[in-house]
Amino acid sequence: MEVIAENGYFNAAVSAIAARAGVADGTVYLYFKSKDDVLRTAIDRNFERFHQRVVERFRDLDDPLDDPRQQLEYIAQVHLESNSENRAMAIVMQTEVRQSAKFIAEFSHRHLVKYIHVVREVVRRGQQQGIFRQDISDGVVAHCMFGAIDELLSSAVFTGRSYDAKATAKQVLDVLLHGITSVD
Amino acid sequence: MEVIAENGYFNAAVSAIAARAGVADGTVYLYFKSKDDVLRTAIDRNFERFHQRVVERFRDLDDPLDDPRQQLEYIAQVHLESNSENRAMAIVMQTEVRQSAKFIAEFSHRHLVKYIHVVREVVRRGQQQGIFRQDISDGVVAHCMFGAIDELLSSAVFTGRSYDAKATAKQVLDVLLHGITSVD
Amino acid sequence: MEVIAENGYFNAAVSAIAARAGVADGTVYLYFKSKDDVLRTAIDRNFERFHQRVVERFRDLDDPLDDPRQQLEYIAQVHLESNSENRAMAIVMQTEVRQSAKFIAEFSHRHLVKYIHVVREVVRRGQQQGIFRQDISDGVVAHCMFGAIDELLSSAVFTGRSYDAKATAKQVLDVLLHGITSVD
Amino acid sequence: MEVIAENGYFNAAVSAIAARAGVADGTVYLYFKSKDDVLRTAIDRNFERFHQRVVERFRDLDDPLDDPRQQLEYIAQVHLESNSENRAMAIVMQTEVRQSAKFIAEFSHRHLVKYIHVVREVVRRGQQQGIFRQDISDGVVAHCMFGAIDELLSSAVFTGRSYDAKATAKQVLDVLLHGITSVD
DNA sequence: AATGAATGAGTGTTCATTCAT
DNA sequence: AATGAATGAACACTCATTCAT
Repeated sequence: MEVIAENGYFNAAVSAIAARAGVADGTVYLYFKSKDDVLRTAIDRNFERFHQRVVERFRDLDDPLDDPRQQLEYIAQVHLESNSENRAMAIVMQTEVRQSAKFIAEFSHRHLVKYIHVVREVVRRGQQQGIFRQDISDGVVAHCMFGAIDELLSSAVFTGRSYDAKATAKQVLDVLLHGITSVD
Repeated sequence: MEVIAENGYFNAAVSAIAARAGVADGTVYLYFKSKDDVLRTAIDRNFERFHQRVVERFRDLDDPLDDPRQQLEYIAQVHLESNSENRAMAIVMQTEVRQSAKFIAEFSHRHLVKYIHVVREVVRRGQQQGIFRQDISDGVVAHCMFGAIDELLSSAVFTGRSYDAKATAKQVLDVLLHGITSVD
Repeated sequence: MEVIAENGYFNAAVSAIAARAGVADGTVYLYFKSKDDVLRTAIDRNFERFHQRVVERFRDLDDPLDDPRQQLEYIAQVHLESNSENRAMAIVMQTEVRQSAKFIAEFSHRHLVKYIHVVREVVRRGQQQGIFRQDISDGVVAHCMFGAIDELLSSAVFTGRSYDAKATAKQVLDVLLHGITSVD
Repeated sequence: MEVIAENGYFNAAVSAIAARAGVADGTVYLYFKSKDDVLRTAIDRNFERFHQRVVERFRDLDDPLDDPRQQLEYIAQVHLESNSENRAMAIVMQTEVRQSAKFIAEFSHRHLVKYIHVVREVVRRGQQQGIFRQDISDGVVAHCMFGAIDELLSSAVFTGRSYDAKATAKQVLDVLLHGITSVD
């Protein structure tokens, strides 16, 4: 991921990736089917870790998180934390996922759909509980939320700025929740 | 743009671009300095058209648009319309801009910054006029808005779905404006 | 010639030659059959001017030059003067003639043969007159003389040094004439 | 070298060189940095072999060669032998070295300077020992000798003639030594 | 006569992938 | 399991030449 983050997928030579990993070129092909597969695998793992973390927190045995508002905030927070945890991976996610969404099959699109799906569920539950406005499409909300968070992350990645994931998540959700909270 | 939209920048051979344009390979280089330049030029023009359109509408002599809420809605609408107007260009914008933001210099990043800048100004004016909440960062709002809109556009581009730009803009702004409107 | 001298024949684009000449690319082809022809023509003219000058001096009506020793010295002098007269042409002669001798047909080889031929004649006449040693091949002498002069010229061209053509010619001929003058 | 000798450096395609060598195109780049490097390396080696041979003979433990006249003759002989030993290389040396002297940096010019340097030393020693005339520039003699020998070689290369290196060296040196030997 | 836009063949170089060791 | 030399397809770009104007 470091090499791809530094050069972009197409400018990252497999031999450079191998060298960075401290192995011979051929060795890469013992662990990955192709260059594509290297990227795909990393992106897959990244998305899976994200989902696992969210799901685990929601269902935490000792302290489950089931308030829809807090759930959304937690999702935003985990999303934003990815930057500080593994900068190379964050760069790759920002620069390569959309490319790959179109060209390396739709694999990463599937992941996005899954992300959106989780948020929609939360929103729908919030609507059922009367917390969120009924007159809003859960899909639109989900895309807005993902887009807003991802854009903040993107901006930070490209400018090199760092931020407090928790505080930033709070700010975004402040706007979003105000926007979708039912007034009555 | 068609060829790049179909194959991605790196998989789009210059000769394929030339063939699609109905000219010889060498002719491409009479109009563009390099393959890079082809993409850069298209992205530049696209952003410029966007800005021009927004500015022209705001300052329309017969019917200027100066209500901050309506201004944001108009920006969202123009942003969303880009998809229906030139599908190839929309795909390129979604798949290549972030790549290029990192690797083909920061040229396209500059454009994004400009977009954000316009929105921030609108938000700030809304705050001064007491329409928008004072306790929210205009930068965060701008990024949220851009991200939300762009993600909806992105989703439509990748799924091939079409939508009503005006109506969708209204929905997003409905959420956003609720979120940022001051309650008093 | 300037452009070829600066870049070498293969790196000199016809368009660059045209630009230097202040004409359009196509115009070059109204005066020359091909790029080859540009070089060939220049080299031809240069050799012809050399021969013409030598022959004219030898047969000068007012003051003919017929002493073999003085004739050789004059040839050397004219050969060496070419550098100071047209530097670009001198560079081209040094860098391109051998290339072209092999690849652009043998045209320039013909010229060299003619040069050698003239010197051989002079040497032979010197031998007949008993001025030069009989036990030496006129061909070898001719090649030695051309080679020696040309190498001095070459060295000056590559190092950018300048010299006094007349004085240098004298020095070389001093060695050569001592070497070939009959003793007794 | 065969391919370059046949076509000239600029008309020799790397793929043709690779094919002649019986390897794939890419393999060339495992052993050479660039096409330039192929030529440069060959020329370098050729010059180095020449110098090594001369130095070794001069300092031969069993039978050192230290008479200045014989030293010059030996240099001439080795120079002339290069043709019969590797015809392709001889052609390349005649056709490409001056080109490269000007354009592929001055690398081959350095080699020529070294050759001249060796001859000058020999001449100077001959002058100190009173064998050679004092009133002659060692530099001029060195250039004359190199030029004369190289021109004979060149002529043989271009006409395809072959000769006896030892005998030809003797002839040239006969002229030269007569020319520079002190009379008293 | 002069132009210069258009051509398209040609080429140096890269790099993902393989496979004998 | 690991290596890394070898492969050869692929491609961006150049430039001599043409020809309609």
